[in-house]
Amino acid sequence: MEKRKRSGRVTMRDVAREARVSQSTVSRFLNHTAPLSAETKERIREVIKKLNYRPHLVARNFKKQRTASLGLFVPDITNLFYAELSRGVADMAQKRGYSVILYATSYNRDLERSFVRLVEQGQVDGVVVAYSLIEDSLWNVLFECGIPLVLVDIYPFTERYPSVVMDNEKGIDLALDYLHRLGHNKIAYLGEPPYVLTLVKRQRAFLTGMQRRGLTIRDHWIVVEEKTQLNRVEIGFSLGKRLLKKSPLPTAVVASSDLVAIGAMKAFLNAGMRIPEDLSVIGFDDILLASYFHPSLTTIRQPKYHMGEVGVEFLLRLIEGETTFQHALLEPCLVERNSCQHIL
Amino acid sequence: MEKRKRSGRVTMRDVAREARVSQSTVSRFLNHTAPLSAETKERIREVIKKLNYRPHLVARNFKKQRTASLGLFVPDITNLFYAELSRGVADMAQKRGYSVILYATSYNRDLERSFVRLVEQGQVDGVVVAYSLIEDSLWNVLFECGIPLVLVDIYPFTERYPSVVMDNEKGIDLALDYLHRLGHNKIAYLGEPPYVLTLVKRQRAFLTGMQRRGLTIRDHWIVVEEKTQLNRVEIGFSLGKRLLKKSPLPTAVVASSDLVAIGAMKAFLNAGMRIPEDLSVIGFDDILLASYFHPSLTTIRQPKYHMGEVGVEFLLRLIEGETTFQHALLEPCLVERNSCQHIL
DNA sequence: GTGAAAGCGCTAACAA
DNA sequence: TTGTTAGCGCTTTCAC
Repeated sequence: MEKRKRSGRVTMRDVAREARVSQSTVSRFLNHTAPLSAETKERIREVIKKLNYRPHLVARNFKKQRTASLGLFVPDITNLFYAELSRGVADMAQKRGYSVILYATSYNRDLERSFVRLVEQGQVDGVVVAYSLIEDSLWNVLFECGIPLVLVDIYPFTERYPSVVMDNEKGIDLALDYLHRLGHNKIAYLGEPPYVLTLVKRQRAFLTGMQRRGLTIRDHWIVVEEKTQLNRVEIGFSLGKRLLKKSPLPTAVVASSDLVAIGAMKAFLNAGMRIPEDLSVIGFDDILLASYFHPSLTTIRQPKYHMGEVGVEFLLRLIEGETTFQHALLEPCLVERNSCQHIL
Repeated sequence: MEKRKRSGRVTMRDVAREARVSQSTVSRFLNHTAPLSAETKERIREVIKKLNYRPHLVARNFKKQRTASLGLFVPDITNLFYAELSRGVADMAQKRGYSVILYATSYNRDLERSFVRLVEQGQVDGVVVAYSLIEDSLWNVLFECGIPLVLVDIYPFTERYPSVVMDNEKGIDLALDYLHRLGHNKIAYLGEPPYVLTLVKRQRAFLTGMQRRGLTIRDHWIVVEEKTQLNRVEIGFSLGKRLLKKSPLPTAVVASSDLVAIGAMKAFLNAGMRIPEDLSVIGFDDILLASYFHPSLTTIRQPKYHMGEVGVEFLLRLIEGETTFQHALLEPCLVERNSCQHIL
């Protein structure tokens, strides 16, 4: 029986002793970091097997002064937008040899703060931030501690960081194009609280897009929620009901997101309207849910998964020491399903 | 200017030197691990601020031989069941001072393997496994490396680990009770591939529940998908279509999960049936989606979030050295919405 | 109340 | 091709 030291863990030293080589030789064997004689290799291989040795990742990373993990700031993974984005992040990170630590903040200042603290203390090599932190001052904390960081689904509000966003204006434009082509010219906009720039841009793009096409905008067709609540579907439901209160009704509705669209559709269906016969509805995001709904939702697709992937790629470049960086503006695309129809 | 060593990082040594105390004193100050004189404390406090010192988490954890993080094995966070469960895990872990590393495997053997490898190498202090690993042999690997582990949504197939599951039989029974009370006695079961015990139990519970109530079971009312695909909604859709092919039709349908229920409802609605007027549908899980759908889905709620929380609690006990452990069997509950109705 | 010193498990520079 | 040695940044005895 080989004798181990205090802890139950088998270390490289144990292997070295048993194989009658130095610790560094074992290290070289494991990392292929120097040529070794065939016999040495064989002996080490055997001892490793015999002792059931496993390298200690934390020690290795500590020594190398890295963690091989990335932090992912998302507000809520039960929001499918973030879930899909997270999957892109997780997959790409894995592919490149990094782990992902989930910083799920629930839109909560205190949680944000405590996660940022972990980042400051070097828990990860870099972070992907996928929503605008509630606590503004934390951006400075992150900047000051010099952690590599990339913004995903956040427009670059500073030149400090690379960013990945989809072209939200173009997305709305695709929606308007499509509805216009179907003969609609009475079009409403239902918007969740525009507390981030992406949402502001969508709303603005709607207004300018309507004007550019010479379409009339009625005040009561622009229904935007003001109080920030959590549940987007409920917001959509309430906006939908509000829209129905005043005539004339529009013939088509652009929603600021799929969740809002789905809430609104519930309101319309509850009121006995048929979709798309009586009212066309178009969403934004193309979360998985969109195709599940009945009628399935026509929408503007955001490449969420890809946004996550690109975010990680940008981040790794930063981590690897590149100093220049890019801003990616990804393309939206229209996904035709069954919630829109030619005007009769 | 204080002089730093090679790396840009400010360490405890730097603080110690600047404050004219020993490194251990700084450590004591930070960890409140011994009484210090007021002046010393004050001096250290100042230097820390001046040098903008932050303790190095990885070094600390390395020294303490722990990582303060947990691994979470889930197949797919874009499946809302797992997303909600993950939130429970993440929140409870955070509350108890642990980080969560996401091992999202996409039901992929190779990914499972590489995540298990990280676990073996000591990346985390314990793991929550929330679905049956595809690669059976990995269970042994995990067992042999002695990592604290808890099973969530997996029935204890071995006495090695604590577990957290909901009472699936009782869940199905609640569903049958409810439908029976509404006057239904022609009830069908639509099931996704029963590749895990939870699903097998639901199916069995359906059959015995029907028998116990003296209800006739027709073969073509038990429609179960055989090939394992990824998308549960599509499975539901195809099962729904199959069900409609043979008469007599049932008056109510129990689905093995909400996603299957939603797919089936799409099939029914597409075929021109009305829900719940022509056919009642009840789901299982109560994912967020269930209330979004129109008509909103009556279903059996699984306490997913709570399952995650309890899983972490059990895990932490194991990590803290407790040797006895429990198996939790949580209660389902019926959530009445609009997809079921009294038989006419 | 405080300091000196050992060492967590590993990598890498320097020798040989 | 291989061994020796010095740490990575911290906690924790053991002294005084």
